[in-house]
Amino acid sequence: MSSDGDSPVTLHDVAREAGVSLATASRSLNGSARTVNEAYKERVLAAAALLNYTPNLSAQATAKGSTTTVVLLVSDIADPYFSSIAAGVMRAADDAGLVVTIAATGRDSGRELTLVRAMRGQRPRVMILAGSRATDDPLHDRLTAELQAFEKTGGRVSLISGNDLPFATVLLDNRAGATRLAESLVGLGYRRFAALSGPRSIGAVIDRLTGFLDGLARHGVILPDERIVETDFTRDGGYLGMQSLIAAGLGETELVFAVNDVMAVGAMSALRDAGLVPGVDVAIAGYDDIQTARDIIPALTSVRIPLEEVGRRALELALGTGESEGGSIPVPAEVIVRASTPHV
Amino acid sequence: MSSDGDSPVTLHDVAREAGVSLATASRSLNGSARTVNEAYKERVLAAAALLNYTPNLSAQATAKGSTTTVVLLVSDIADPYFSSIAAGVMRAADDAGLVVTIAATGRDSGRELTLVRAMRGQRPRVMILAGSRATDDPLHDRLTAELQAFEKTGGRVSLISGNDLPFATVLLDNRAGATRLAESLVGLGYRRFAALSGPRSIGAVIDRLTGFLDGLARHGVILPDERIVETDFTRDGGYLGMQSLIAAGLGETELVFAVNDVMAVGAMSALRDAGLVPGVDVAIAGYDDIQTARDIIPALTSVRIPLEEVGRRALELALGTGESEGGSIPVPAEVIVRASTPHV
DNA sequence: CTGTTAGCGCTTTCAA
DNA sequence: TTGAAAGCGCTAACAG
Repeated sequence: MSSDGDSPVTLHDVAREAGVSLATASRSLNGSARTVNEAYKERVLAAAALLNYTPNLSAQATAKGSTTTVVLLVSDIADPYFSSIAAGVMRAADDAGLVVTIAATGRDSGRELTLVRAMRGQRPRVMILAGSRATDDPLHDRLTAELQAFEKTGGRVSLISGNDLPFATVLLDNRAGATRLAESLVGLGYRRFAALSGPRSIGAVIDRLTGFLDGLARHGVILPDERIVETDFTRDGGYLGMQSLIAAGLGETELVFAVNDVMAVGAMSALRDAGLVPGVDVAIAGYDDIQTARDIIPALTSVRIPLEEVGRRALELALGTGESEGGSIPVPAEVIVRASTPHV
Repeated sequence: MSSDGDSPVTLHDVAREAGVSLATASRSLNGSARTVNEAYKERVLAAAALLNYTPNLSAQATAKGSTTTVVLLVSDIADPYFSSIAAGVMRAADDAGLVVTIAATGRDSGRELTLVRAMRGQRPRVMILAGSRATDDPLHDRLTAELQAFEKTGGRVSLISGNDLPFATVLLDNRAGATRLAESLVGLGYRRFAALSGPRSIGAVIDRLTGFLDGLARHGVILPDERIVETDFTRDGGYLGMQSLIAAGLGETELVFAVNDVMAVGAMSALRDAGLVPGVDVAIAGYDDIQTARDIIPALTSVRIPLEEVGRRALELALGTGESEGGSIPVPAEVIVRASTPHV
């Protein structure tokens, strides 16, 4: 452990090795406005390579007053919805020479607020919040204030969800998507529905649910409130929700709409565990079109959101790259009918 | 945009507001060794709250010479294997008051090396590399050197995979796990196998493959080389690999072992698309036991790795927390037999 | 084009 | 205990 105490190579070391001033070394290694004599520059580069120098990003940040960091807040990175978005953000960040810090809120708005504050300490260039929240959340105003303060000091914020907060957002039109899904299902002949809802405090849940009800209503179909089970917005939530639906008696129910795919997947498992066959005894539809929707049997009818693209756009929107008009950019939702909702 | 130019509140502002010196403000806000008069401390805290102060982490880092950052390198964050590991790392980091920066290598060792270098600039406390690599990779030595240089300057490295590099590692015993899987399958009555392999340059692939062959060999079962298809280590790789297996003629093949679950999932889809029923016409087994393995039909026989725990341990190992002896900690692999490999 | 010299925001000696 | 002052590694005026 005696070799443990070395300190990293500094720019100063490089300058000394190259026999130039600190300033020249700095200018040679970064794309400074000032140009540097080729011979010097090469010597600096050689010295840097020799010493295996890596610029201290923190020091650069304090000196420049700006970082190269993007903060991404997700509910849960293990959820395929968020990990796909994260992949898109990371790819775009990479293209822009930025580095991504990710933290998980666990869908807790208190934690989300805490994280936003903590992450502000990084003075990131951009802060992206994925996952919608409740407009009536008691912390709503404080979160807004925090984010506004961040913007006031030069940071950029972008959201992925409904436009529940006054910031640039990649707008997922959950409501319209769900409406179209409902209409497609009615078109397939379905009339008797039930729904597996997540917590109503989540904006996306409300939008998908009301959108779905709207779509049914347009065709005179009613989904009574007691056929809507509110449960966790997760795979296990879907499983448990379906169990309670089964326990209460599926009755005439022809199709169960789960407000997201992971819930739908859980619901299918619950059906099977109860001896029922999804797509045969009861049809299932979800939302998001995660990869698994295509791989399970029966393949899941869903509404496609181009998740990775959404992530990329969220960063571009914040950066002002891409064709963003500055406000919010809508992302189309596409209904994909698969075997889980056969024609009746 | 005129309100855009404000600069963040600094410690200096807080000190002035509280009417104390910079030093006192600093000491009040952080757990400094020196103690501070209660009255002063309160005034500082109040001022900080009033001004909504957040310490500049970069500045803190340059001053202290150490950060609060953990870097995690994964192949692909959208892959459930890695996103689950990431979830574990993030949780553990949160507990330790650390922040996680994630980057994706895309399984490209050149990119991995570049990223390690770039990330070194952050002077992270810990660098975690998930996903194994080839021992014979031409960049192997340079990666090792880079990582060693990082450790020499006080950073900690931990790996998740086989122990292909001389650093602390959370050791996934892929070989033993695959051997046990093979033996279980032979125990179920299977004799004629084929395999879907990822690129042999990936350590985990080799280990799983050779382990599997070993397990078969112990029972006198041979898996001829021409029944091993090398393809991408992804869902689509599995799909294509299975297609070529089908094209070449499945013949007597009773069971196809895919070296990871996402490949197995792709393989199942390929089977179905070819009019065959997985688990009936051909049995399938995978490795990793991702969530989807439990949700697909037939449920996938696999080898369980406690991914989230693995992520948590990787950080603890690097931090010296937990019961790590310092070297590497083995994580048990558990064979889970499910419907995709019925008794024959 | 180069080097000197102030900073950046924060921590941490060092005297008082 | 407190404050003044000297850094941390780097950048960006500012003279030369």
